[in-house]
Amino acid sequence: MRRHTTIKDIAKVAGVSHTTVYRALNDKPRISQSTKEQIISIAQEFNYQPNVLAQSLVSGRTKTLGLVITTIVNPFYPELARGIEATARFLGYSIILCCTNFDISVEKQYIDMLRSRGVDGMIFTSAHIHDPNITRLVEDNFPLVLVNRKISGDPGIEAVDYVVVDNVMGGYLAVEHLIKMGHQRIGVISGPSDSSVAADRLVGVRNAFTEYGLNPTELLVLEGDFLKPSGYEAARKFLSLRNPPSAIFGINDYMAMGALEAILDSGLRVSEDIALMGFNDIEFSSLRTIELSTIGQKKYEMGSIAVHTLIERIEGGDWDKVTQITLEPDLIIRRSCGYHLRGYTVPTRSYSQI
Amino acid sequence: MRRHTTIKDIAKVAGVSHTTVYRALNDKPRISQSTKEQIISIAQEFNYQPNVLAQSLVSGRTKTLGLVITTIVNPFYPELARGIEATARFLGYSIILCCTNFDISVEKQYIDMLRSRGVDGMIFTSAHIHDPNITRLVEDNFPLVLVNRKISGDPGIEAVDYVVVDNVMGGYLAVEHLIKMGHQRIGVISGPSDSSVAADRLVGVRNAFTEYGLNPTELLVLEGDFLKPSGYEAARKFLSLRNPPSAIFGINDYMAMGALEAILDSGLRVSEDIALMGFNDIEFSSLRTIELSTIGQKKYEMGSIAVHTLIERIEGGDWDKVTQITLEPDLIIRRSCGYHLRGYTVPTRSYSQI
DNA sequence: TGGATTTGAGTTAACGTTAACGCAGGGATC
DNA sequence: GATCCCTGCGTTAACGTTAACTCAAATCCA
Repeated sequence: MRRHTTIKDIAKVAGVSHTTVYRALNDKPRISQSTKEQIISIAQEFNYQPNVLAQSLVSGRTKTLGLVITTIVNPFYPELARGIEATARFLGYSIILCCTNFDISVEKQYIDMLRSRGVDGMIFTSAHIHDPNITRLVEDNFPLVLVNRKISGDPGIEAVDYVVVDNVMGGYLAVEHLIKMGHQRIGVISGPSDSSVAADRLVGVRNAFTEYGLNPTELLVLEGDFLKPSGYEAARKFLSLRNPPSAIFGINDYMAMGALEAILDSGLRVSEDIALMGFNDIEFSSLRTIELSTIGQKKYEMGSIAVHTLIERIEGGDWDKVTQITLEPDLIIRRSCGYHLRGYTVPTRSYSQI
Repeated sequence: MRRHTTIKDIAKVAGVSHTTVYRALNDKPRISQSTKEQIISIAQEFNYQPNVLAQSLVSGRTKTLGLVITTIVNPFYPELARGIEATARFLGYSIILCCTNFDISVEKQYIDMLRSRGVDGMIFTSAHIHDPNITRLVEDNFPLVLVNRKISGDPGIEAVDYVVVDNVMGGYLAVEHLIKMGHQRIGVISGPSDSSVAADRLVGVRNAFTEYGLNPTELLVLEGDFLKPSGYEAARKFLSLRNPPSAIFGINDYMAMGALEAILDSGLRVSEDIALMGFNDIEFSSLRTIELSTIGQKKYEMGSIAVHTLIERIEGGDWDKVTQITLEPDLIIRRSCGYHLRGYTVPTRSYSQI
């Protein structure tokens, strides 16, 4: 089954050479209108579809991109992937999905696979700052774009394309809001120490503390892994302190959800007893029963820009052009930080805006 | 950049023919141990990776599968995709992600693309019962597996492999629970009429009504589209009736989340004023602030089984073997249906089980 | 009307891998 | 010592498309 009809099959039927068929089907010159029409009608009859593999072998291009993420269960990624997938499709590219599960050897395995398959470029999302796999790709001048992460340390690595949100500003905005809501002792659930996202957001956190003249010892930091259970664990630890923080900032919403669970499990109320802040504005943060204050970023656009950037590098030919884009984060105020308790009404959004 | 070293490059360096290199690198006989070792060491030095495109052109196999879903933002799909992606990787296959956005012409476009790329098989998830695109694939004997959907109507279509949860039973269990909680007037937020998932779940709903001797006119059904906003809209309509239902069954959790919003927006309390039931047990349904009763299904396993089934068909050679697997759903009781209000304690699960 | 150009094809090779086949030399067999 | 087979390679073609090159016939222009 399923042996596709080829250009040569059509050639045989039409009684011409395969090159003539090629010319007919690809609008090339040097063919008469009549044979062209005849060949096209035969091709339609046989429902001819060109074999992309063979095309790729000749052209050296596969019109395929690798999307390397940690795990699709972190709701941030599906929202990002939407923009990536839709834009890639629009531009005629396919996406191969690769989930590393935070395992750098799986990442290596995936990169080898993607290179073997001849993908034209790769999209990497947040993980380690120093990533030998990526360093290697950069050395080889392989087209790639980083989304929501930066890397550093290795020579030449500064010239890598990326699209990020301003995480420093995001961290700053988040904690500034907490401070304005009256919190001076803040527990931060951060990410792994080798994550650029976590590092940047923490810098913003510290900036806010400094700027508002607060005591740095009132800043508590625990490391999570960006997943919900680690948010739960960290919040549990914060709450079991003799002097627990009055606010918790989960460096992403997913961990903040875990923290939310922990807070409720401890018999406390969010916003009345303890403020909670997240980062990313995943869809569920806006639910009425959650109302998590957070830092919003344009995930769909981020994905879309990343794909445009990557394809520009692949097709554009301008080898030296470096595209590094930093988007602005938004402070999104919901009830979890007690804004409404202070007599203000939380700016509600209509459902259609969600 | 990035012109891979080929078998011929290595042959030139080693001073042998490319066939000899091939034999060395693929553990073929008819080669001496010494030349073999020499060639392998050269290959390692040059970091040789075989060109999968060329291999595929010869073998007719790409070790690639297409995953066709409606939209990755419905949280059901990431949870399913996890199992698919992990299993595919384990078995040496790659996944091309295709989101149709419920548009059958986009689906067609994607199918053509996948066939052009020579994918070895496709995985389709829930959409229409009658899908000409799929009928066509079945006619062509193209390896495919349906996840969480059935199709019918067209000859030969009964022999398609699928993996589903028993949606009839799931619908039954959901409504049976509502009935046991004392609800006799139930609003169902269903899916599009051409969705097999929605149809089956509705059958289960009706079965439960009949079996418990309830009046069918007390069963209200509105059509949603499986997405959250449509759940909101439908619930709004239910609540604005002169005689609103005392329970709402969202045929998937995502729409139930929308219904939850609508209920709260109407100033009502879930479980005290109106019961709410979902289907799928997406991760967020278990959050303490949501506690949505729902029908659970093993999504990861479903994805994993689907991939195994598909690859068995591709590689197994047993062309006539039809694999149709129906998994059992679980009733998951949480607070949204008022179980706890009746003096029972809701069976809580420890955090690690979530 | 004869030479130059254009038109409408066909032939051939290339992309990188796989695989069928060929072939010389050497050891075993009778 | 002739036959046979095995070992260790090389040669060649194939997968389906693209593209450079060739070439005869038709057309054009002076």
